[in-house]
Amino acid sequence: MTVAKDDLGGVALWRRIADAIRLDIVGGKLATGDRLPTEAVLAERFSANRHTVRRALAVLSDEGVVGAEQGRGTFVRSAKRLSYPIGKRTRFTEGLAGQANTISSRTLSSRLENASAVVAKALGLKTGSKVIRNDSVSLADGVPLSRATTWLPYRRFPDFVDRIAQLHRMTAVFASYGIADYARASTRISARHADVEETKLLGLSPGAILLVSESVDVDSAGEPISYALSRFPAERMELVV
Amino acid sequence: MTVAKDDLGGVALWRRIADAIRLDIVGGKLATGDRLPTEAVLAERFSANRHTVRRALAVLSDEGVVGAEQGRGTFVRSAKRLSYPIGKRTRFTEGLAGQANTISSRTLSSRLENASAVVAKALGLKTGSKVIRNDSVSLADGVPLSRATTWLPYRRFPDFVDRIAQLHRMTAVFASYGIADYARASTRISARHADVEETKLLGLSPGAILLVSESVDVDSAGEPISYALSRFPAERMELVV
DNA sequence: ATGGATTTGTCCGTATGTATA
DNA sequence: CTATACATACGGACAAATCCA
Repeated sequence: MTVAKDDLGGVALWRRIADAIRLDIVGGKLATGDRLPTEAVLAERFSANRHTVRRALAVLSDEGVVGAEQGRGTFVRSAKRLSYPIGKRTRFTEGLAGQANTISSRTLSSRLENASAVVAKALGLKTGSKVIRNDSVSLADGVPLSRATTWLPYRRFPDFVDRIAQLHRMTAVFASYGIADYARASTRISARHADVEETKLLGLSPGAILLVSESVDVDSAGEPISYALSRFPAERMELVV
Repeated sequence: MTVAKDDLGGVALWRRIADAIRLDIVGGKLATGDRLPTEAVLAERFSANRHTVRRALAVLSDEGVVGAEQGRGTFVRSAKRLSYPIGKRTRFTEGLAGQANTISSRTLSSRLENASAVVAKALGLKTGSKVIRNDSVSLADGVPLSRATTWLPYRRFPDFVDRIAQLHRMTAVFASYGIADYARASTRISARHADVEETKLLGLSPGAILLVSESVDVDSAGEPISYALSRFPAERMELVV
């Protein structure tokens, strides 16, 4: 089967318009309090019907990004996006400190499993080795900011499950094992659409875009201590190198 | 107006499925030659109809990522994605050397304009200062890899337009101005859907996801020499820090 | 070589979402 | 609000190709 030439790409026009307007807002082209162009002007700009533009604005209104006021226009309500710094010494909580009042992390599950080829390679283990798999969601001021899955070598962190339940933060668990300092060995960044589970956990509308970071942390001796797959909603976060 | 609760998100299911399968392939979970799960199994996994899965596979088949064979199954045809390294010394052409046979860059337009607030801030200039704006598309082995817009201070690079027309590569133009070495001061990474123009220039289907990099390069004295907004198709590239 | 199971390919129809006018 | 056209998604039925006992 061949896809038709006039394929619209599977992304609805109202969503592309909503994404474009949101980008202008979080990207700084429109500031909080600014009035958006009229629906008629936006319709002209995007070569779309006014109803289609209204659908896009309704979504942004539901998100709290804009607010429409009858007779006056549509205004920018909030225009902020958090920045997550990535470098040699990358710490999730520290990196976001100052950008939000409260950062919290909730462990969804923490269990033992056998390393897949990808995980084993990242941690320098043999495929099938025992590894801890820790699934978590992080929130800033109550808004979900990331969905992360972290794998650690079981051999080195045998009772990780108990310790994360007590200490909550990864840095604290490492410290409890005598790892005072650790460094980011590599970070690979890609992007894709959210799946159903991520959509629910992160409170997104299906089809939202995620920034995906694949990272390996090593101790001071250069030994891999964790491999993490972190997913950030692109509409709420940006990564700063 | 409020968006219905059963909102499908504006991104077609077949596209989300195609993106998920493509990610498994380029991400290494499936190697070239591997057989994909049967359409029935995939339908079960994604809670979708077999026809919807077939639509997703048709897209991947058109892309050349997979190939279906009646009675046998669907197989991975090609499983490669380019990696673009980002660090202190980031050079576009050098970074991709070895991953493709030919890297080329085509300037779409190169002209003088007045700096917007964002551009001025990045380059340490006053809003409205004269800046060069250079729009280009880069290709690896004939496949579009990036769409970049670069701004440079006019004061320092008065005849940039002529030089880029001759030298083609940014590093070469800098060298011609006596800048032997330069460094990456900051990189901010986000993601969004491609717009109509990017879709055409990069040869993507509308709705494709772009990785967006916003970067500032400085000379050895720490003076900003360029501000670039680069857009990479997420399905062809990943960024490595 | 044959039959049956598996898997992709094609056809029908129906309901709902998207976009315009 | 209506009406229209097309895309999306589902469901079922059956044909065609492949594989294996």
